[in-house]
Amino acid sequence: MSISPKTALLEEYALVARALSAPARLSLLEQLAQGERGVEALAEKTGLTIANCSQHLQQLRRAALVTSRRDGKAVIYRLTDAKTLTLMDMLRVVAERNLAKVERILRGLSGGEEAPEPVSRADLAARLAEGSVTVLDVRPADEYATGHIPGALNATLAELQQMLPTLAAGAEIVAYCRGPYCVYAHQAVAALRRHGLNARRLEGGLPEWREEGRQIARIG
Amino acid sequence: MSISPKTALLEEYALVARALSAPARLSLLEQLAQGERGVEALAEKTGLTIANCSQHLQQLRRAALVTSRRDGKAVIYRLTDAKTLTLMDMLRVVAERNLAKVERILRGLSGGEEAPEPVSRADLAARLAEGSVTVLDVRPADEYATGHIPGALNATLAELQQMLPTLAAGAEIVAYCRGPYCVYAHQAVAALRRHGLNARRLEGGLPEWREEGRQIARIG
DNA sequence: CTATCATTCAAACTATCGCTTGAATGACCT
DNA sequence: AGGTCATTCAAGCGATAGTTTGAATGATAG
Repeated sequence: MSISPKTALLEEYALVARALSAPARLSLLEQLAQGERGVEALAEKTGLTIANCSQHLQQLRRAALVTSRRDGKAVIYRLTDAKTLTLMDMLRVVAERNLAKVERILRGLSGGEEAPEPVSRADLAARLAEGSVTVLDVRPADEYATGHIPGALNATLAELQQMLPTLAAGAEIVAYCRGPYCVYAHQAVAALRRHGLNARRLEGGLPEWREEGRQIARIG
Repeated sequence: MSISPKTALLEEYALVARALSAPARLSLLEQLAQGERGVEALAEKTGLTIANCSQHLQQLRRAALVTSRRDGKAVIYRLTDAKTLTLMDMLRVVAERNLAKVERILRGLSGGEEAPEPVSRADLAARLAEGSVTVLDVRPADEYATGHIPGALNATLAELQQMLPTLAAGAEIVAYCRGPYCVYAHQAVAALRRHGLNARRLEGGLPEWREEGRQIARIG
């Protein structure tokens, strides 16, 4: 007794949605958007145990959202398709539009104040070309090292506090982090604005920037 | 003990994904994309029992993908936001790209033959203006009655067989149905092409057409 | 060939899902 | 008010998900 093609299709689509239906897996995908990673690195970044991380990765693989290859003893995972980022971003857009709770959390991140509109990537590229902007990469140093927007300063939220006095009051600052799911840039912008600085968030994060074929700088 | 804002956000996004993770709910959303509906109508269209349908609708409501209002004794559901259609379409795109099984099912629908590229909605609009195309609405008559592309003929797959002789061999035919998840248009195009007719699918379906602000015809 | 190390598997537990059945709610109609 | 009808709730079932623990796999290094 075979099921109808229609149901079969819906089941496949549902399979992909199910893969996105656990916070742990969204977190893994966000990490993988930065670049390929081994299981151990992913487990550490996401705070999962190794075994649990491995199982989540295998669910992502069942939905074909990630693929893996062996490198020595390690298994390296990566996103199958960059379109997955678009899908995850749509997920965020729909959640933000519909769920009041998301609005509330985001407002909390900005310290209750109204956050300014984010800067588009095209805008930032233009301003970078004229050198009229300071770019801030608010990710951990190891992720910065793997690749960042050319000219960007790196500072975690903690380091940012010490850095505040060195930032000119008038200059425009644009902060970015891992991508639309990442809260670092929100928090950094809130901190900077509390100190009277002219800071805004970049729309998206490094994966989106890279995906558009824009320039990336590396350390070493 | 409060969880981090980051985890809180991911949980909200995961909640939306979970809402999309059951075939029954995808089917309900596809129906609701056609227009608002009561519980009974939705249950019948999707083949669910009333109670089961009601429960799925409440899960969709928890994720804020649908809202409801009372109309007499009936409760009418509708999509909260048209962006949900984009999200569902991205789900399909990612599934089609990554899952070989989806490819196989779609190929099966086309009778194993290569299906031609779908016609874009802008293209169809242009051809409609010059009258150089026959448009076929392959949905049940009641959905056609609620709204369809101006000038479109209505025929279910069964009725299509009888209609074949009346279609000119040279004319271009464009078939559409409920949207990207709907298989009727695929099947109709396959049937028409087996009879040597020049048929293609419209990209998307009526909801997408309506969403772009294009003209809709109604019966009565 | 053996030891080592990263990853995966297996088993166990609790929690939740999807579906069914039958009762409860709540608004309309006479 | 009482009856009627659409919808929702509640309870129960088997199946599956998420997590932890500990053992098994499989490739590399000596």
